[in-house]
Amino acid sequence: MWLHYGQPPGPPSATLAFLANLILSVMREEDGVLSQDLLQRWGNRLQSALRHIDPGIQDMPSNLVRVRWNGLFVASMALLGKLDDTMDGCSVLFHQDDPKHKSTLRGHILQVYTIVALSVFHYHGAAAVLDFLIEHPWVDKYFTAEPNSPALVPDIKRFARTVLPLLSGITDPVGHLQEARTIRSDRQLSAMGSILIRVAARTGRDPYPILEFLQRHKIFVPDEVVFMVIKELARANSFDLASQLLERYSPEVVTPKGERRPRPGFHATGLFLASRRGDVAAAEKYYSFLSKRSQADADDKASYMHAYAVASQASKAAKLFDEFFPAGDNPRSKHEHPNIVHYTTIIFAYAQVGDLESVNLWLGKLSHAGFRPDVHVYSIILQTLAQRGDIESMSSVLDQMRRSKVSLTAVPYTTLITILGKRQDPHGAERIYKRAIDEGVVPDREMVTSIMNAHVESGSWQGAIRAFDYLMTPGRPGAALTIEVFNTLMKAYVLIAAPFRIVAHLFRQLGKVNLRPDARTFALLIQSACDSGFMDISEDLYKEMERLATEDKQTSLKANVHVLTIIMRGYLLTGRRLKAKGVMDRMKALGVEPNAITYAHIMKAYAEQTTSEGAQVAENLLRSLMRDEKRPWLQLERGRRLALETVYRPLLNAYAKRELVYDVERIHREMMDAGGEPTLGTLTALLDAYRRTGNIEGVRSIWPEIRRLGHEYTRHNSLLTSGQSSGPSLSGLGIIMCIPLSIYVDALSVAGEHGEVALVWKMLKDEGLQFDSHNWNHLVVALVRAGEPHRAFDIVENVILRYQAQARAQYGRGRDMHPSSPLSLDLPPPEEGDLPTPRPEAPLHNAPRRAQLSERTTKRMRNMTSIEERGSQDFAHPLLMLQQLSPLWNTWRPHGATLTLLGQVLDHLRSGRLVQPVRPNADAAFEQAALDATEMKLRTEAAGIVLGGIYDAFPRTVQLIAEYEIMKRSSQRGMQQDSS
DNA sequence: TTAGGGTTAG
Repeated sequence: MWLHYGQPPGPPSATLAFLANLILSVMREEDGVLSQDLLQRWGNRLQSALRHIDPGIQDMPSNLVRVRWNGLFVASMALLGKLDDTMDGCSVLFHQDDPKHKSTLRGHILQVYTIVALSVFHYHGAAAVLDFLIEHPWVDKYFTAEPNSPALVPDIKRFARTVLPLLSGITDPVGHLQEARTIRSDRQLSAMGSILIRVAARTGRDPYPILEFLQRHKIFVPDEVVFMVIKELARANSFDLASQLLERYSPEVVTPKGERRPRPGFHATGLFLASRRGDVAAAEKYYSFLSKRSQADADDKASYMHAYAVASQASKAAKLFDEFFPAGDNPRSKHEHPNIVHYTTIIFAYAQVGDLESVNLWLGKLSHAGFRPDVHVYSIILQTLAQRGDIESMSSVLDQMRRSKVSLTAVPYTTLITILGKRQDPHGAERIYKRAIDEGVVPDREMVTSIMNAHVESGSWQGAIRAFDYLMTPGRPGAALTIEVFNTLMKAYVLIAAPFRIVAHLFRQLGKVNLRPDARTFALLIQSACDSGFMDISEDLYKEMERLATEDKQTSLKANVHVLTIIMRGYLLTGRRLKAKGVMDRMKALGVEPNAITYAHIMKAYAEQTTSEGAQVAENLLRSLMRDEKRPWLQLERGRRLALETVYRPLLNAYAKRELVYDVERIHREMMDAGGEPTLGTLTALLDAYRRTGNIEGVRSIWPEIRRLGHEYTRHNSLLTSGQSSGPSLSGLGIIMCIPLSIYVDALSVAGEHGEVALVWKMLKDEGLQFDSHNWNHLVVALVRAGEPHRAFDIVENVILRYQAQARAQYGRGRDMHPSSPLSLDLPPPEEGDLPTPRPEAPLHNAPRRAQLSERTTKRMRNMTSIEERGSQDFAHPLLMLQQLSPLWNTWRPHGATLTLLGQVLDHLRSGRLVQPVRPNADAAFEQAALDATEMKLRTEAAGIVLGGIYDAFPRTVQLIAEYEIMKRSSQRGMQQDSS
């Protein structure tokens, strides 16, 4: 008995085959954790097993048995780590590895190569595996399946699948090639480069820099490898670069005999590229070329349909499917059967246009054809539902995936992270990421970028910087500085209202890191120029973008609705309506369709005018939009319901601000009649209108609706994060719930409903709502109105100022430039004591406010010329500086109005009067009813005690009030001097 | 487990 794993089966040839398979399966099982001990053990076992087989076997006439025996002997040496012997052995084996030989024999040799590669990797690392491959040039040909040996295909694939991932350990392939250039021949460099390109493509890294290096040094790269790079670029949406590469090739080659032939792979690659960019005309051209020569295979058919899917022509894609695969087709005609990808493509096509009914229909067809929906299919469906904001259905799809044991990959997880980011729940997004990692998903760049974006969206700059630093750390899964990562960082700068100078400086660094700006980069830069009021600069930038798009053929820089909307809004904000109108004309001329957001900005500009004419213009525009039968502006990515809200809200908000309750109600009703639904935003406008007009009944009627929507919102977030609906918790709730709470508290306390304020506050606190700085400031005011000055001061001293100290401490916290995880969840929590976690700083999704802040930050930073230069290779450094300099960083502070009121309270107490609660139908907090002398005396004493208590317990707040008053007085004096 | 799905701008 020489093996624990059973008796050797029968004749030598079968025994040898058994051994090869056994060792491979052991090595694969041990996947990645091969121990030296295990390799040695199996090397020895294999040698003793080989000795047990007839020693004379090497002289046997049967080539097959002899080669098998020799091959396994080489494998045993590899297992024992004898590198030189192994390499010599491989060179001998090479002579048997000939296309003339039977595929069983060559399959066996491939198995030996696989064992050798795994062993070499273990003993000597990734670079040694690459050396093995290029020093035995016959081996690397197996990275392409030879069409003339179909029986060998499974072995070839297994070989490539096992060996290529080993090489991903070479983290800097271009550097590796650069070094190899001194010792390797061009032939070897060519092989090396081709293999490294394959590895990059397979592991999702950008293969282009490798190709670029090889071409720069005039090293031959086979067409097939270049075409692979083109496909990878197309997959990564780098269409311009992909086209440029393909354009260097002629569609034909000339054979040695002088015949002209189509260049193999050229048309299929062109088709793939055209399909990805949704260029149906080009796809049609390539496809018909292939089809006429009967060279259109299953992949080409899928590509061709994909073109129509991307172009949002779902029914055309489905029509092609029916043409390619007619129903009732003879099941035995092998080529004409659709595979799961063909079905998936049609499902994707209908998902693109939001046609869920057809998605379901084709899902049925897919199942009927005997396929089971896999993770790709589910991902497409999840993405569609995410776009429509249908969280309930997303949750049931996730359940269904769990039930059918389809495990999630980075792709559906990224969809979940993205939607939570957009819902301003970075904590939820991080929890999903963590769950993915726990389930063994390897994160990629898209997934981490999505985490970074979740932080940027909600103004959690520290979190954004941490994710960015992770992406900038070589060797971390997904780490790379690509244009999306750069854009996400740039968005942080725009949202924090960085001075244009800083954003422009960042933009100028792009070239240094070999990145090209895309339309989004320009949109952000132009946005920053607009925020800073530099409209002439933004026009220049727009012209530059257009020039690059036309002269430089960078089609990704074509003007679009985003950038034009940004410029138009820039003009509207500075009151240049004629210029704004000019931008609309430009859109029309370019055939760019304005969407709901474009129109919302126009309506906002008019509705906010103080005259009623302005509102009338806005109403007329709204009505004409709704009258339009086709309503092209309704096609917003985020779904129809949101588009309706977008165009109705400017009027709702403007009317609420002007206290026109009737008009707010009317517009709200019109929105509902048009098929819209009340949202937290629209209900908040109603609530505000009622508050401003002292309509407490109205306030009371709306509040429960707001609470219901708030709960639904967080329930949805928790459906996505935990997979099940947990109890009421508002912890994931964004700023959206904080605003109505402030309004509600204000309205209640003005109406003298102090008990109700306390009740609501406690209830929301218990439900886990993260109060923002405004909420606390409002609470202070409400406590004064409730006749509770001591408690009001307590909130400032022990909540607001403590949060302030905490925030400052956090900014001072050291930055980990190379975090091992992108998550802030993995950081130790800040010292909080008994304070609940506050909301991060208010995000700046509000352009006028941003413009204001950008002006102030610019002034503050006037004397700090070094902020950009100091960290020229560290793109996040200025952001770190800004979050401390920006007026935003001081979110946690008592507001001016709060300090003024508390100052009045102190004066009031000093004058011997108590702070009386506001009572219903009374309007002064400090009213003093007529009292007899004794009562007066008692009250004066009581006021003194309260005052003393406040001085004793809240010295910092008292001090702050004094400073604030001095500052106010001196600034008033300054203003008087200015005016005199 | 080749393919097909996601990431960044108003």
